[in-house]
Amino acid sequence: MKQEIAQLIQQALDALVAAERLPGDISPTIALDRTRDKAHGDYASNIALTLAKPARMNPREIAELICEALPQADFLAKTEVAGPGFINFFVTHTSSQAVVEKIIEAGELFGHNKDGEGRKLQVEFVSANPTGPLHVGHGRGAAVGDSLCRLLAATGWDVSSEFYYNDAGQQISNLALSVQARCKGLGPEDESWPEDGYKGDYIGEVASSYLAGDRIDAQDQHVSGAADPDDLDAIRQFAVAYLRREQDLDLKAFDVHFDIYFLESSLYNSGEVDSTVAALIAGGHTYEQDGALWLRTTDFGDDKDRVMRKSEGGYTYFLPDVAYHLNKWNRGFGRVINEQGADHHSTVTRVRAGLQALNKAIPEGWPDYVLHQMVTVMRNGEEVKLSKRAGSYVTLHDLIDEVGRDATRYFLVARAPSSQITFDIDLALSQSNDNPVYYIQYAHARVCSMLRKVRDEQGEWSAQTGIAHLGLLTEEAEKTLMRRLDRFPEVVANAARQSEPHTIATYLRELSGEFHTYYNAHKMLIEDTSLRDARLTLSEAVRQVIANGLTLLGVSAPESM
RNA sequence: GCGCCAGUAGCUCAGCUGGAUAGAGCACGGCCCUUCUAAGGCUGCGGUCGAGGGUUCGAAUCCUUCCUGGCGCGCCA
Repeated sequence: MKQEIAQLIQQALDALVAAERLPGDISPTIALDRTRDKAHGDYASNIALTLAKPARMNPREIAELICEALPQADFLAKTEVAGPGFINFFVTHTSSQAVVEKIIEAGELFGHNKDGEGRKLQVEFVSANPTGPLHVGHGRGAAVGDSLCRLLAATGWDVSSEFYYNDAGQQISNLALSVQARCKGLGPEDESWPEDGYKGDYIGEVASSYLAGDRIDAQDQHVSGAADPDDLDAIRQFAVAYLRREQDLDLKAFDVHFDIYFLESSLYNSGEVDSTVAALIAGGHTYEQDGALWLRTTDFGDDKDRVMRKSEGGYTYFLPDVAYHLNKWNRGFGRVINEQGADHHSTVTRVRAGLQALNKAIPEGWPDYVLHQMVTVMRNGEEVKLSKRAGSYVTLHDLIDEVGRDATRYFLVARAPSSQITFDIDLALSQSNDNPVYYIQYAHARVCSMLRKVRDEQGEWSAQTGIAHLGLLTEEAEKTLMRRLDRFPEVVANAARQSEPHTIATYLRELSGEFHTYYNAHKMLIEDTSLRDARLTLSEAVRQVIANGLTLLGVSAPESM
């Protein structure tokens, strides 16, 4: 529709230039927008405003000319010049109803597109090290990352989700030492408790499970406890598997799935870390100083150079990071999105710099990053800081337990990742219209409830039934709904392109609000079956779009509540 | 000090990448409501878009300076 109108404008312009009523040296790009205010019609163009200067003419005058020169089109009810020189386009009623039929036909595929053209894309998210339970911040990463995967898959990309973790570094040693200390009956209050040890109660749980010789089956790890408190290596392997399994369970409860779990240690085992160092040295981007090996990241926009091999011989974290991303590139992911907490933003420049130094074929801005800001959790108007079990932060598990998966996912994905958010437990728990999750799900359930009623009364009822009668839907509230429904594909396309899943949540909130208003103002199950069927078909279209949107967010669409 | 993110109604946040009078929910005021199961519905009040300057026909949106808040500035990850 948008393209067709843009074409009409182009034809009008060509005709005007040919008739020398407009100068020939103008080369406008046609901007056509959805209107914000329905008094301005369905679409509006600012073309006359942008032409005013180059054509040295009054914008309203140009708009009038274009309006007159527009070819006839059966989908346009009228056009008008408004304000400083906007051209407003009003689509015919028949034409705006078409979206309902389209939704009924496309079903759960409505809103999907082929933007990605089947290209390979990877989303890496969560990537928590197995040193403790997942906390709210990881939850936000999981909600945003998983929703991104869903959005991108729905828009034609061949998506692979990946979880990367360090299973061998300093922090894992601290973990192993902490568990070992617990095995020997020590607690964090003891003097001989390891420096930088992990203090949460869960360390004790890992220790007793290890001593009991339990078998641990994580997604990518299978280990049995050796029960020997002196075997630090066995403890390390066991603890990693144990905590990985815990994280698996949390992610499963959150309905988040990963295609690949990638271990940092594999980069060492495969020799990729060494070959990356060798390539960087060979490329002339390194130098030795103070016994360490430095990468000249300042050549690629960093504010200072970075150590890649410490004077004691070990590598800093950032080197395997570069090797890891080279590995991603070599796997053929032309587009990679890394979803992580904003506290890691400094790695962005570093990783890209390392990649630039390695391979000029890699685009400068590769990979993409989506960085989410902090989450604070509130209960009874007060900030919740502690999780007894984890010893410091609120765990994802606590939240899912308390407010449920749907509310947790919704609240964590409903705001722009770049803004800090407050997670209000009381609001998430509330079963009233104050709670947007409830409000949206309720709209969905409401339609299901009506349809159930009709089917109970007369047996079969299909949404096809009302399509022939859509012309009866002339109420303002009905037009408002159809306008909103028509926008869904653009909202999805935009959310995927800009990596902004929260716009789906905003859209659903608006659609649901408009539906509730409609439902409250107009009887649906009425005597006049033609009008009834038309309204039910529109309602079914609303339901379908809500379901599709909620699916993109990883939130369920219940048929009754 | 440097870098990243943010600052929009009393509160929590949107704002379709530069458009027309800045939006929603909560809170607050008023009026309805006992229903197609719905813990409600309608309506009103409320804003110098952190501040100044600039670009533009047109700025919450782009540039710039400052202010405030968060995060990060290790041979930690």
